[in-house]
Amino acid sequence: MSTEAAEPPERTEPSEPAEQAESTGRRPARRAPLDRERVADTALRLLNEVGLDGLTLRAIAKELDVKAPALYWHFKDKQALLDEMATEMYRRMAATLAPGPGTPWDERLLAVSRGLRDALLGYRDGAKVFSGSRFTGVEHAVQMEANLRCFAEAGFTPAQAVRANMTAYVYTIGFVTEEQGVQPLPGERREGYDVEERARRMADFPLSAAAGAEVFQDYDRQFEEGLELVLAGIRATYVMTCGKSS
Amino acid sequence: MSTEAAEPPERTEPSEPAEQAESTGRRPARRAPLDRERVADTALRLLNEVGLDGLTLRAIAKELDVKAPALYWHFKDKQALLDEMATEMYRRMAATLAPGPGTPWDERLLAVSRGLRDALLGYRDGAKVFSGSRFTGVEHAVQMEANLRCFAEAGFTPAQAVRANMTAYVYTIGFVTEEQGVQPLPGERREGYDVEERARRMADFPLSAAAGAEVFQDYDRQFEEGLELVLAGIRATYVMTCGKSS
DNA sequence: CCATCTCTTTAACGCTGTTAAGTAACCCCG
DNA sequence: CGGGGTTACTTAACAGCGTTAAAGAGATGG
Repeated sequence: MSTEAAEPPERTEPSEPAEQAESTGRRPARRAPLDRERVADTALRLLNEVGLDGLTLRAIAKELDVKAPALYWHFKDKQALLDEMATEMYRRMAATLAPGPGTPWDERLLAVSRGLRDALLGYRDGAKVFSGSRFTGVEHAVQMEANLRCFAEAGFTPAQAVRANMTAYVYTIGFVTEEQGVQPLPGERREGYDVEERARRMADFPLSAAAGAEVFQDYDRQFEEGLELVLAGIRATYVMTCGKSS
Repeated sequence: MSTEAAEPPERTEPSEPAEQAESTGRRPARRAPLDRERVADTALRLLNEVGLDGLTLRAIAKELDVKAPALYWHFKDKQALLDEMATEMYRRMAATLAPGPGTPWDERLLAVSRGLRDALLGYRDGAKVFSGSRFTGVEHAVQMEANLRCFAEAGFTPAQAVRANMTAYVYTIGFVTEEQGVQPLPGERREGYDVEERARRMADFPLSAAAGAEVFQDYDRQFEEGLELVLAGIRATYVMTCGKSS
C-alpha cells in the first residue's frame, strides 16, 4: 500500500429499496443489487478460506450468487477490487483503533503499528493484498493526519514525523509479510518450515541453526521486540535527551 | 523470503560437452542443454523487461529458444523457478558484498542492508519476487552465520543478534516493497503517483499533503534515515552505554 | 544393435481475467 | 398507459495462463 489512486466511477447508490423485496411476497423477489462494499466484504471473507491464489473472480461471483462478469459493473478490473479490499481492511482497522487525541507519540505509534499488524493478520495473505494495492479514497488520510499532528505536538519536525511513521510502517509491513509467508493464518503453518528439520540441514552453521528457534516461533513477541527497537531509535535520534515527550 | 525449502531433485549436471558443439561443423548442432542457472539467469533478465506479471513460462521459454514444458524438466513448477531466481539474486548480492571479518557490527549491518536493497532494486518487482520465495539451498547461511558471529563478538546475546538482524531485514524488505510500488525501476515512475495532484486531493489534510513531498521522493535518503533509526534503536537497547562496540 | 537415459516437443486440459453483446427489470416523461 | 433510458446482470466467447501426458530425438553404454 503506497498511496491512494484516483477513485473509480463512484457509482451513485440508488437510495435503497426501502422495504425488503421479499416481504412483498409472491414476485420473483429480485435480489438487492450488489455494491462495491458488499463485493469487497464477501471477497475478504472468501480470502480467508481460499487464499490469494484461490481468490478468482468466478469464486467471488459464485459466493455472491452472480456470474463473474457482473463484477465488472462495479470494478474496472480485479486490481480495483483488490484496492477496495485493502481499503476496507484499513477502514476496519481505523474503526477498532481510534487512540484519543491526547495519547503521547510513542504510545500512539505502538498502537497504530500493532493495529496494522492485527489487521493484516486478520486475513490470509493480508500483507500481500495490502502492499500490492492502493487506497481508493482519502479516508486513510484522517488517521495519518492525526498521527502527524500528534508528532508535531510532541516537538517533531514534519520531516521527522514522516520518517518515524514511515519507518514503523514499513517495519510492520515487512514483518507481517515474512510472518505470513511461514504462517498464513494464526495457528496454521505452511509446509516446509519444520524447525528441527531446518536445524539439521543447517548443521554446518551453528549460530544460524540455533537462530531458527528464535525466528520461527512466537511472532507476537518478535514483533514487539523489533517494534521496540524502532521506537528506541526514534527516541534516541529525534527526542531531546531531557524528558520532553511527557 | 522466509527461509530455504527442501531442495528439488538437484539434477546432476552431465559434465559439460567439453567442446562447443557448433565448432564440429555440419551437424544440426544441438544446443547445449539448459540448466537451472541459465534458466534463472534468463528469467531474471526478462523480469526487468516485462515485470512479474509478464513473466510467463512461455515468455521465458521463448527467450531460451525452447518450448514452455521444457522448463518442467528443470523445475517442478513455476514457484520453484521463482525460488531459484530469488536465490540467484541473493547469491549475486553476497558476491558483491563480502564485508571483511573485522567489520564492526553496525557498519556491517549497514552494508548488508544497503546491499540487500540494491539487490532488490536491481530487478523490477525484485522485492515481490524475493519475499514471495524461499531459498533453494543453504548458501545464504554463510552470510547469516558471519553476521551472527559478528554480533556475538560485539557482545550481543544470540537472541539480540537475531532480533537486530531480523529487524533491519524486514525494514529493508518493507521499504523496498513500498518503493517499488511507486517506482518499479530506478528512474521510471508508476502512473497515479503525481505528487502535486495528490496534494490537491489531500487539501483537507495539510500535514498529510505536505508529507507527500517527503514520502515520494529521494528514496535513497529516506532509506538511509530509516535505517539509521533502526541502528540507533539497536545501539540504545542492546549496546552498553560505555563505548563497548569499538 | 538394442536398451536406456536425458532432454525436448506436441498436443491438450482446465482455468484465468476480460470483453462484447444481449436481456430483463426498474424509473421517469409524455 | 406506454415507451425510452438507465441500471444491473447474463450468456458466450477469447486469448493466454500453468501444467500434464505422451511421444520423440539424440547420446550413451552393454
